[in-house]
Amino acid sequence: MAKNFTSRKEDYSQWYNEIVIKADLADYSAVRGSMVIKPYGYAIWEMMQAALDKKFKDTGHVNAYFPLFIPKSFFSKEAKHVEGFAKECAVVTHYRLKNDETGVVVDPDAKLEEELIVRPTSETIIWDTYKKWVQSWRDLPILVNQWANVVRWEMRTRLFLRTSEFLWQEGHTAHATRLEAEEEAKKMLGVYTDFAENFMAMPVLQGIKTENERFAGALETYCIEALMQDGKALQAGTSHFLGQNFAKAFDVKFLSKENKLEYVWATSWGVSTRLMGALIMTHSDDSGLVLPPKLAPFQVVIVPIYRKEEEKITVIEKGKQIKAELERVGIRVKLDDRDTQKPGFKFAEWEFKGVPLRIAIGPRDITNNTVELARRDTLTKSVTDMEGLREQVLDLLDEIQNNLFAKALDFRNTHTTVVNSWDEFKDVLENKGGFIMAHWDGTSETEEQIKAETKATIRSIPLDYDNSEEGVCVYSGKPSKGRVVFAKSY
RNA sequence: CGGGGUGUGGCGCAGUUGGUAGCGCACUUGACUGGGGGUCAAGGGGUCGCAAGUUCAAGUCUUGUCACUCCGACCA
Repeated sequence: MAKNFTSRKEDYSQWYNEIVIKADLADYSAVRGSMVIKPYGYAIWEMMQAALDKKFKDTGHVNAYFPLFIPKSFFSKEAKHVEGFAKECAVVTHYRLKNDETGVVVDPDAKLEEELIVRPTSETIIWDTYKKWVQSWRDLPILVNQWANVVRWEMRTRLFLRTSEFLWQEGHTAHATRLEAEEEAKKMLGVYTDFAENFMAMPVLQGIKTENERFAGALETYCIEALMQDGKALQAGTSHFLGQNFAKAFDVKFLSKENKLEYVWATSWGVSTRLMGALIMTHSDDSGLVLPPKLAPFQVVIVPIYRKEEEKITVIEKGKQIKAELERVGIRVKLDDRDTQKPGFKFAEWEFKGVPLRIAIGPRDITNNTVELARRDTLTKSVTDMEGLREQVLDLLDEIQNNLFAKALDFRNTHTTVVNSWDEFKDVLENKGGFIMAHWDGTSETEEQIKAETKATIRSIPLDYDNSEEGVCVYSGKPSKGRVVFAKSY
């Protein structure tokens, strides 16, 4: 058990914060609501980026980069969009400082003609650009992704889950037809789902947002929702079908094959460093971080154990051999040959940092031609023969990946409850948490009242929404065409 | 923006009715150690968030101010 570490049961929020800080993922910075992502945390983000980026490219997308600053006037072009983001924008008003008696001050003479908004998302600047790129149906589709930082001036921030500045990717696509855009939005939701489940080992529920929860400016918001260990839902990714809203706002038209002038159809989709929070809260335990092998910067850590100098030489030599052998098949290995820390310390440290597999080698192992293998997910150890180690490691990494997913899926299944009455709804929400499948009358009023009374929101209307099962709304008693997913959320 | 909490060596904290700052971890050096966060010894490091005020004397009292954090409202 980790020293000086709060358990999930004691205080889930504190447990989360401590993991982030003590596992060296990130730290608070001098700037309110902004964090420093430390090398180990950034390495995990880079693993995520690499996997996602490959998926984007495999589905025909290319990367580009658009400006951080957006002219203020751009925001007023799409009414819903400005409404959604106006309250959380950082605004640049001046471009110069100067010295006076009190020190450095903003130079009042350096006021910008038009204020610049630090992007909270890039639809506006990108659609202003697409106007120049699109004339003909032959210019479509545009399938562009951007890796960037964005700023949303949130009231309350939490490491990774909600910071004022965060890293993300935002895909912005332009299409000739409605159908093609809708399919793109769904396709990218599929990409996110695949990534969440097969890389993060995090089961997600695919769905559609209700009007209340929809992205500002979208006709339809598709989302994946994950369930955290404290029973709260976390929106892990969104993909928006934007219709022609932005094309109309920025006047992006093209001549179709039929020689007709038409507005372009759009999508946008994104996931952020929030996924780091999701990853932590899905798998980690009271001994610290637990990483799925596919995203672990180090999949295997080798800890040499020795007393005398001769032992050190043989043991580290063996460690290097094993490392090289594992790396030959693409396994990411760290040989922790630091002479400044004791083995016990290293065990504890790597365990806390979530490395999936640990190999310990000491003089005993050299004699017996064995190693000690320890699994992070089950915290079990076994002594195993050096022969066939590589295959065993490969198998174990797979097994750990699968086991983490299975565990998370099992948790979600046991924390998904079908409820049929209002009392039951409140009881489950209060005492059990998790996803609640309940009938809803389809109105925003009901949704808002439920939120006001219980803090639960409709996470999504499931994509596999079963509209054959009719019933009555759990709150209003009015007719309902199917069950939707309620939960308290991050 | 409302409500709570906290600001004292790098980190976590203590500091009584005001009397000039201490503990644990970390750090440095050395020895012994080394299969789950070692032991012993000797060291280094703080104008107590900031600013005024009361006082012979302020970490401590008063006023103001700033920052961070937690719980809400808002959001990915």
